[in-house]
Amino acid sequence: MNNPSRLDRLRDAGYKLTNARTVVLNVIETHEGHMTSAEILDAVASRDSSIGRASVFRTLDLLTRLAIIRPTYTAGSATPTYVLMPDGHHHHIVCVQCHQTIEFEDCGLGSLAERLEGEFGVKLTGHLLEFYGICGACSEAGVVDDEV
Amino acid sequence: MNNPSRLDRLRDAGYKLTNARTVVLNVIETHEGHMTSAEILDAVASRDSSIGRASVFRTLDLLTRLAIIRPTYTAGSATPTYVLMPDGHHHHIVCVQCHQTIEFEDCGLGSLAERLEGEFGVKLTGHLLEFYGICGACSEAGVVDDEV
DNA sequence: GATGTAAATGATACCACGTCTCAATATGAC
DNA sequence: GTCATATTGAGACGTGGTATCATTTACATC
Repeated sequence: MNNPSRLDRLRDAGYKLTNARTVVLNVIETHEGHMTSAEILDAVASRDSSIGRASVFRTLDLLTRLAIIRPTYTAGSATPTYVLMPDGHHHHIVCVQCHQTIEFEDCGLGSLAERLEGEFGVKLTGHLLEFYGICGACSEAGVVDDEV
Repeated sequence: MNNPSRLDRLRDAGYKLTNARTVVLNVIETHEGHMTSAEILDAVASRDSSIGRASVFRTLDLLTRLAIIRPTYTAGSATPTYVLMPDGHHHHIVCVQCHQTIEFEDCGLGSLAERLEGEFGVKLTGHLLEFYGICGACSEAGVVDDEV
């Protein structure tokens, strides 16, 4: 459950392994799936109430910069949810009706990433792929959606 | 520039074609690339100062629900940027150092989409693909990043 | 193990994004 | 033109996230 390699990535990038960072990362690793910032704040507080809000948000930003987690929108323009990127990448399908998310693994984007690195002179470390559509339950419920 | 089909999609979905909605959509269509909510608010205000903030945010939510635009995070956990999904899909590279975005067209995800539709019984209408990495300028600037 | 230094922390004040409420208005159907 | 209803605009409000800064912690060096 507690994967030391992610802490190593922090240290290797020149960041100190502090208690706040360890707890925040552990919270996200323990909870499978998407988490809102409020859920993360609650979970961190319940493990160590001495950790301040500011440090939690700072750590979230740091983990985002290191492509360990990624903020995404599942619904409207409300708060984002943070999702762990196990090997630097994450893929899911979002139902635009009920906002259910379906995660899947295989994306076959390796060759595209290589092509883009050559084409734009960038070094890619991860990616997020989101599909939008109507899930089986919603289409069976007879919900009418717009055609593209 | 002004694509009437998107207004049709609003009406077909049962929404009224009001001035606020027309102006907001037009602002986003006119401005190529990503826009923050602040930029959208400014642009809308300069075209018609009588349009209220609430209506702008309501319209952004509505357009998101219809998969016409999509909020994404380019930087940390700050404000999202909204991006038009021309044919239901959008792809870009985000530099995790300077937050510059590079957009590209070809993604080759058609076959994956078909496979997912069969596998999960969903009907997909669009997708967003984000790559993260270090852009050429930042890596030349000697910024050290972590190895995956 | 002790010491030093810079990074990181926690507390709080602070700000802005986005939401809610509600009377007034515009839209589209008839 | 008239009507019912969705939508609006104004502003107060809540809350998520940030900036500041003195204090503390992690880690390297000795």
